[in-house]
Amino acid sequence: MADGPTITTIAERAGVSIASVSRVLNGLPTRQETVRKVMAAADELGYVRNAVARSLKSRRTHQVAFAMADVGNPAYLAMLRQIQPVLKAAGYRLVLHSTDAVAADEIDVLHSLGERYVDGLIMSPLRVTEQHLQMLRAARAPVVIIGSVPEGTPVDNVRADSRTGVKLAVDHLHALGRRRIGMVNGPLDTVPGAARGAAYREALETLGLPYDENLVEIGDFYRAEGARAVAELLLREPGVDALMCANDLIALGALDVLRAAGRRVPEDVAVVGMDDTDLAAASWPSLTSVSLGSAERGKAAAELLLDRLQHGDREPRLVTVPPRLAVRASTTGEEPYPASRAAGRTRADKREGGRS
Amino acid sequence: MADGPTITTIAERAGVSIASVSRVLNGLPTRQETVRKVMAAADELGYVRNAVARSLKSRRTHQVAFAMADVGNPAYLAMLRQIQPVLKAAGYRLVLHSTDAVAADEIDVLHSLGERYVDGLIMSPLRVTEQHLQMLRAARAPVVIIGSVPEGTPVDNVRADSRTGVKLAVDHLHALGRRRIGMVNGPLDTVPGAARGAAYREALETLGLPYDENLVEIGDFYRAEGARAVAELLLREPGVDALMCANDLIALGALDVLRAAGRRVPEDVAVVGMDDTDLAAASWPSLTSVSLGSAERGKAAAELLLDRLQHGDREPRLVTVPPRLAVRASTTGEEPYPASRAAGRTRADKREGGRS
DNA sequence: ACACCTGCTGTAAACGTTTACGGTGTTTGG
DNA sequence: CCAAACACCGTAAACGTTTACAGCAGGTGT
Repeated sequence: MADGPTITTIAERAGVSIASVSRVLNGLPTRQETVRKVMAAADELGYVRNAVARSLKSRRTHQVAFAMADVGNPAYLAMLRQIQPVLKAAGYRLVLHSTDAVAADEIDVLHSLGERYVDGLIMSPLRVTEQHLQMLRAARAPVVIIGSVPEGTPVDNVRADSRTGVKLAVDHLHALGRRRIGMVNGPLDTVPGAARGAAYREALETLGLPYDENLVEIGDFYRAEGARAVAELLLREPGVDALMCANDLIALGALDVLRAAGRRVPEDVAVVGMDDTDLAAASWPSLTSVSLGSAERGKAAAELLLDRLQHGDREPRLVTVPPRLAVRASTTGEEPYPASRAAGRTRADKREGGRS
Repeated sequence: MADGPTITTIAERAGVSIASVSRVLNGLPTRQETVRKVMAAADELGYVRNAVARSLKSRRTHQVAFAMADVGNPAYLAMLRQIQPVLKAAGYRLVLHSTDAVAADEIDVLHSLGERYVDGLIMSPLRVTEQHLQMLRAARAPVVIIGSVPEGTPVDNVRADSRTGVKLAVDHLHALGRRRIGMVNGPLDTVPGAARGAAYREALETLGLPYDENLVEIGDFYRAEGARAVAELLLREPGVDALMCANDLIALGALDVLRAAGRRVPEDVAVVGMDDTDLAAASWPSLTSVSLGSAERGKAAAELLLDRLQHGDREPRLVTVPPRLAVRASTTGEEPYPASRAAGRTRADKREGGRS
């Protein structure tokens, strides 16, 4: 692990100045003979350019950060899967931050933008405080927010439409004849929690169904929390015939509890999840889930950031990704893998998985 | 996005030299009065230290890279989930690389170590060529390899024991009375593919079962490829009563095809996967799977790297993580979520999921 | 009163690049 | 044959830090 060669080493060996070495390495016009000598010296020495020194001078690091609430959540991972290749193709490295949904950590990430070790940031905050907004306005590098941010905040913004998403799900349940539709939500002080709760209420209203507090249970966005919440809901309202869950993990928890309680899914209780993660398609029974386009949102965010890195001062843009309902067995009882599909290999199939 | 303040700006405003500013910011002994002035100036200016300049001088970037074959694979994500917090706690940022299992990309990552934008690297290569080894010997920063690497390679190494893992699974199937145990493997020129294939053969031998080529099908480590492979295997060997799959994705593909073909799992055909990913516990029916300790391996790798970053020249270490069989419905037919567990919230439960 | 130490601070060099500028040596045109 | 134009190259400054070293003021011991 001896100290590697620098352009100075090369310059000496090739008998030219460091300026010439730099020019050759950057492909600037230079005499053939010089190019040859420099290249030869660089090859012999096994030279690799020092990215740190280069960044200091050029004020570009070719790194971009992605801050997610939790590396463990499949919805964020779906974003990551799209963001990574887009950035890689453009020559950027990806720095990962996991904020564990702690506001202080998110602020910290925003603050660390000032350290200039990245050229830009994609962030998906769970809660958006006044301090967040303040730091966003003062940010020293381009930021793209995945999630909702107030009108006028000077950042690119990619949103899901969970309002329509919840409506799709509730309408679906209603169409199946369900009338006692419960909701299992995450904390109401989170952006998604608040939006999904309000959307549920609204969807019921549109259908002319009464809003019943007893049918709503608040927990957290985890599987075990979902299970706990559903257990309580069942105790309080045994008549519930459908559950709208605020994400897939909660829904999986719901399935656990319903099975343990001897309730059949979907005959007795239909269940809908949200985010349409890998887990939904793989679960038992397979889970009907509202896709909020995690993958598309990730891709859009990466593209917005790249665009902004290239054309600096552009109007901030807002991209909204439409939701889609993935209907599976937990509401209809029908298994979604017919023989024809299972045996054939499609592009979409391939994207579902990976190597090991 | 105006140019931020530097220590020079602070020095001017505080009426001291840049050296003093640096000393104060780094907590080196300084007169109280000076400390006060510098801190005040830094606060007023909203100073944030430039990480790039700092790295250039100190030759430390406080970044570590993790190169995985594919961001889409849950087994690697399980590693990522462990690596991230360990590094974060030690003050390191994580740079992600996805090599798409292309050897050239892996070499590229190794090469780019010379750019010195990271202090170390954790890598999990699918194939290990002579060129890999050569670059590992010449690496300009500490490397930890997750996967097998020849004796004597000067890097820390974390291994799974897939040999024992496969044996656990085959023994389990044998104990359940299965005698026509097939194997669906990935490419034999990959490290895991080769190891798992050999282990399968060996396990059969130990049990006194004949090795039958017709019971083995090679595909790739994807769900759709697994489905295709199993479809062919079923056609050729309708009598197969168990399938040992080289990873969970293949096993999920197997479940798809078996269901479509009207074979009951596990009554007609028992299925075992490998890696014990989230998908295994969530699948339908839930999947018995050999855990190769992805999480533990990730954690061990991160810890080895940190240790190496602190005590530079240490003997290379080898950590082997033992396998474990997670028995679920795809072999025994018994559902693994009793009511008592589903309703309670444990630390382990919480780790399974995340926020959304 | 002098040498000496102590505590603090400033000057300057260094990390490895990129790049503006000016200085060569050669070519071109009159 | 000389001036101007040109192609190429080297010198040096800059990016924002850290840190070795020297200098300076004030206090201590003799």
